[in-house]
Amino acid sequence: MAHEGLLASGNGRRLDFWFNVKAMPEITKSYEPHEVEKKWYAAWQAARCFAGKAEPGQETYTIVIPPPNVTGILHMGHVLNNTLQDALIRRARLEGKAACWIPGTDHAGIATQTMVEKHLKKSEGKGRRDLGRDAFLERVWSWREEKGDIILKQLRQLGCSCDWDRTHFTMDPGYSRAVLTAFVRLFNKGNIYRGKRMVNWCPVSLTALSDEEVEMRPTKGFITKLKYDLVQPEGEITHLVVETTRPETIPADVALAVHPDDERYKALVGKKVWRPLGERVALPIVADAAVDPVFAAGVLKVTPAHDKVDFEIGQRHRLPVIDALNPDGSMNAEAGPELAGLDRFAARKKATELLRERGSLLEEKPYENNVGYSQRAGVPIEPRLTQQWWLRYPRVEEAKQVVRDGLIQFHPERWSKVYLNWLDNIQDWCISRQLWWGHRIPVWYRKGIDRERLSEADLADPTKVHVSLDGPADPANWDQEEDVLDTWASSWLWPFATLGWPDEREMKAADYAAFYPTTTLATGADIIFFWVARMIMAGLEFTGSDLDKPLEASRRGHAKAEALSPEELRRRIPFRHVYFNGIVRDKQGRKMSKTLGNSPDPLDLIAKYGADGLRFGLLQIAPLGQDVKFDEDRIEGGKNFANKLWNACRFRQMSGPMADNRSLEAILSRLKTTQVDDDDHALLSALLETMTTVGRGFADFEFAGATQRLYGFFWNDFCDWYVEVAKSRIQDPEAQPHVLAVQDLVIREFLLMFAPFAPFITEELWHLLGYGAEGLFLQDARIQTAEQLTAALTAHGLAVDVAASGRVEKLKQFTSLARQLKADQAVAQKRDVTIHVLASDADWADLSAASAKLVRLVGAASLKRTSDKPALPAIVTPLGTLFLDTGIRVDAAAEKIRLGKELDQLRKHVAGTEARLANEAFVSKAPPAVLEGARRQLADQKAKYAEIERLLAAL
RNA sequence: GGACCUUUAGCUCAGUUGGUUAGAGCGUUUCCUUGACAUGGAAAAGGUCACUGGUUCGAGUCCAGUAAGGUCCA
Repeated sequence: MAHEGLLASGNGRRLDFWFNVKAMPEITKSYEPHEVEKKWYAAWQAARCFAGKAEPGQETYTIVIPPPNVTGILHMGHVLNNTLQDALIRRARLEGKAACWIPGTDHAGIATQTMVEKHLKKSEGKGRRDLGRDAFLERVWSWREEKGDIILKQLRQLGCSCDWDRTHFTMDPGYSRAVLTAFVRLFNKGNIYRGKRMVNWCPVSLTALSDEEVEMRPTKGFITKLKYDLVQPEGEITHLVVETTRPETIPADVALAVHPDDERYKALVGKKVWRPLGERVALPIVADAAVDPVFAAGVLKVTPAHDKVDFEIGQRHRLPVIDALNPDGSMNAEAGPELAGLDRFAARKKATELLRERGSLLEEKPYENNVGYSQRAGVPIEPRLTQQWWLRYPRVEEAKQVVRDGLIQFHPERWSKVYLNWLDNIQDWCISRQLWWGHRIPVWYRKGIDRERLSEADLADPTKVHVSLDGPADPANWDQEEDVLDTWASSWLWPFATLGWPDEREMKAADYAAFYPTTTLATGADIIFFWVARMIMAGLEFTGSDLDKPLEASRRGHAKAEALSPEELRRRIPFRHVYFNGIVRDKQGRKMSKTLGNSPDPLDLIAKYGADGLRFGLLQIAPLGQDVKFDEDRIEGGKNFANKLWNACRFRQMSGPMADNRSLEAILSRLKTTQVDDDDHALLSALLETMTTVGRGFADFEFAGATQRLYGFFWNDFCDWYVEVAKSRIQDPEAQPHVLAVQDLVIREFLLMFAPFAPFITEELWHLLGYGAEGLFLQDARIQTAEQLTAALTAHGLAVDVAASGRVEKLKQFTSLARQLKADQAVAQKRDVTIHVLASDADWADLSAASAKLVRLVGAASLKRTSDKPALPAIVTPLGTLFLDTGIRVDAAAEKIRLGKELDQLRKHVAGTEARLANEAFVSKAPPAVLEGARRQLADQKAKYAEIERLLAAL
């Protein structure tokens, strides 16, 4: 190509792509999205349109993407979430802000490891342990290399304008360093500790889980009622009755517990019972307030190794702990020879049988209770006593404060209550995972040390435990911790780690100073605890003036955090707004899921309806904070709207010569004040109102309102009315340039408003209609506020007359009623009818002025004034009584029925309004404007009533 | 058990601070291929705004309660 090479433009963009898009044929008959989408996305990228770059002093708008799982593929939830973000970021660009949307992916520890393991099993029949840690991790990395970018590529197809040069991955070297830095800092501050505690154990993934990863589900099972015989009968009492849903854990029982105030059992506390299963051992009866005396018989079997409450009771009474389960959920030797080796569910059945055989079982009945499931693996978790790393959350109070005080705003606001409630009841976070894929915890143990017995003092002793980013200088003497960190313990740093934190040079390169705090976070409320709350705490902990402090500020100690000033809080919050988008559900209201197969593939939808159609259609049905019931018809509606826009622009192109559209100023100077009519005023009023509504929609995150207004304005106000009435004006050589200028203005402003929702078609039309000077994109234009446009119009001598809308509205009604009458007379398609109007001078003046438009719109040969009541089908309009001459004899009987019906309806309305006005209380208390309105309404109704009566009489 | 959300036309949803005869899209019925668009145009039918009570001159809108469905926490 002759034009190869770099052509500098004002902002230094590559322009060599331009020659491919410049010479366009005339607009085609229908909009074909695919080529357009491909072309413009490539052009935007070549020109680096999405680069987040802030000029000094420029207002910024930053969004960090909720990083999808690196193994993920695009689903409808992503489409909604990312379309919202793209709309926000594109709007910000049009408002002249330095917009920066940072993309990336999450390594998603459990999900990814499980996926690769499954794949390995299937293709090679091997488990991860067959390969060993290093070899397995290599496999995961190569999986990531191969598939990790799929979802990001899919986002491009959707039109997302992320700054791809800023793409991050939570396992990238820089990001990993951030994660480890956070760990080391919190460790040094004393927020991180190691402890043997009850955790939620997933027997499938073989790792601990945080409380948030456990989902409570009502589960149907059985409850077994059984007896524990007293070692020495106490009077008539020979045994205690216990009910349990987990008989397989009886061999791990170490006591029975009763409530201390329970009179039934007071005498028994301190006595012993025989364990009915497993080794025959005498178990003590203890009194503990944690026992619910109302549940069953008020006796609890205490199994410290397999229940959190039981564990605590055991601690209080210094009871031993017997663990009868293997990590994978099967029973071990402690369970006794009958149960050992069985899976926990098989063991449960077997245990019941054994109890029955031995006469200990009193009853077995169906029972439903809440069971904790591993969110990821979908199996019941086991409470399990293990050594784990725990985090005492930092900055909890400040995290509440910033939301309570509105420094961070939630949309919809009600989620702040959920957030605050969680923070009020916050529990320490189990951050270690027994996985391989993740950030390995930067802790090294001196070789030979007994890890099970490390005390808090040992953790602070650098000769025993080493904690640092780079590890000990003498690695041969140390063993690194095997566990990795919870995935969320890396993604909670996302808003600032993606801006280079904690590396000063990286931060400078990423322009942290300009882009942090970020502006808006768009996400689902389902991860409010997992992610949103934790990001807020992390931001408050790690950013702001703490950036200046050296990393290894102190050796481990319990440093008391100083209070943060309001300015400091403002510097540290990770975002100012959190927009919670709804969940996309299917038509029946079910969550979309792979297993149900009710989730359409977004790429199929893009192929069918175009990216713009998908985006616009989806946002139209996504009200603030409400779940979205997906309806493919709406997406089709989005496509149809794109086609409507396309054709309106096509018609503009066909209507007359294109003039200078390259700037707002150029278009405004083509308006002719002498040619401005009511339709212009009404259209411009509607445009200004739309600009206000759309602007407010963005500010309030009310996208459904904005998209609906755009739809209504363009389709109804512009296409159905203005373009139609303008068809006659365009024939007039005097008026034509003006009318086309109005259209050019409205289309321009519409494209700017619509572009954030439908970036592709708007860009294409922007160029086809010559709005962009060569080398510039739509995003290089600045969107106007309604006030700015009003001022600009006024400066060109066009003061928009809002009252014109009322006059146009009457003409619309006249037209509609005329069509209605024609349809009623079965001559809807005839265009040679004559319309006679009995009208006042004023009304006739309006009608005759619009005569050319009206006959065209109605489909009539002519519009004439009459002074009597011809015996013709008639209808009362706001501009007089309209008579339709079809040239056919009038069916007087049918007319009488038709008018009679209308009269009946009208009579009801008149009666209603009269009753209202007859109400003394209404007249005395209603505001004058309302009263006046009611009076005028009554007068209109009565006049119309009288007119119809006269028409009837004339028949 | 606690908190929150939803309930408006056959379907999916709007309805701003209470104020004329409650709107849109899809679907349905009828008519129209008149040179932007049949992915379109015109017209029509279709709603006791979940229920009960209250506040008010006036309630889809505010308050209380009930019912159904849903979500989160325990």
